Amino acid sequence: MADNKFTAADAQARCVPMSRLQAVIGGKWKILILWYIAFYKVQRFGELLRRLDGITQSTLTKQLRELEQDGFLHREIYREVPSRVEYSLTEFGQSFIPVLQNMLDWSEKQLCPDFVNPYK
Amino acid sequence: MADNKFTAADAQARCVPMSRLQAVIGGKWKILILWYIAFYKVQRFGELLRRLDGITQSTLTKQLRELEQDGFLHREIYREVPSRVEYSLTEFGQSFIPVLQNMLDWSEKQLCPDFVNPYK
DNA sequence: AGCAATAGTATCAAAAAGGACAGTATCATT
DNA sequence: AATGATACTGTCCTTTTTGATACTATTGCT
Repeated sequence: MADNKFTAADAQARCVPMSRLQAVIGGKWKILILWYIAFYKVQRFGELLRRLDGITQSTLTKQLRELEQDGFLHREIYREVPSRVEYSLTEFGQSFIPVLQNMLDWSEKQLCPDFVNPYK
Repeated sequence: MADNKFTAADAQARCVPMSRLQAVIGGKWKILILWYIAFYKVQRFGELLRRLDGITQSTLTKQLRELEQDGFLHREIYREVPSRVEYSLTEFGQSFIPVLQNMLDWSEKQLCPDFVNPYK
């Protein structure tokens, strides 16, 4: 970007990946869910429900299904008592971790500089 | 992330910047608008309207106002005939370019590998 | 005075997203 | 046979976001 060799047609063409990305990670809780699963590697439904302050069961289910359908998450069902379901990142989902990390770093430095994270 | 020195409390604390980021760039057209302005450095209202296929005037206005309020955009009014308004990135907005670039690269490689950009 | 082009605003409607809440399935344990 | 915990599903409702459409303001030019 900037004083570059790219043409206007290039800018136009690159909209497609940009729009698709927005469509896929634009949900209200998506990047947060991905962040937790990336951090803990494996998360159960109930764990996510407790961590995501304010989300409802049905919304969490919907967001998880979408992330699963878009290829980010793997869903493993354990038929125990009580039943257990574990969510983890697929290989594709893991390829997104550096982007996630990059976004988070920017946000902490530029967007929320006054937000002090005592654990950092 | 992964086999790290971070604690669970750290993971919890970092939600705040993650949520805030989502709130700020989550709009349906936001990253696309930022991408165009980053690419062309300066864009007029009408230029964006033509590039963003399917957006309406009123929606574009709202998204631009929000990006301006969140500090990404500078809005310069030229009182000519016909009047002209130019949008450009603020310094803060420019700090977001690498993140944008990173997102786009990932999307082109991983999300839309079959999408061929002939200008690349 | 009327027209044209840009960049809006205003109002209402539609669609999408998210939430509330009740109900279901499983099955070991008591 | 009832209980309890987890992980749902289904239905309806509210809120938020986006879109459609019409209208306004500016001002040089003819």
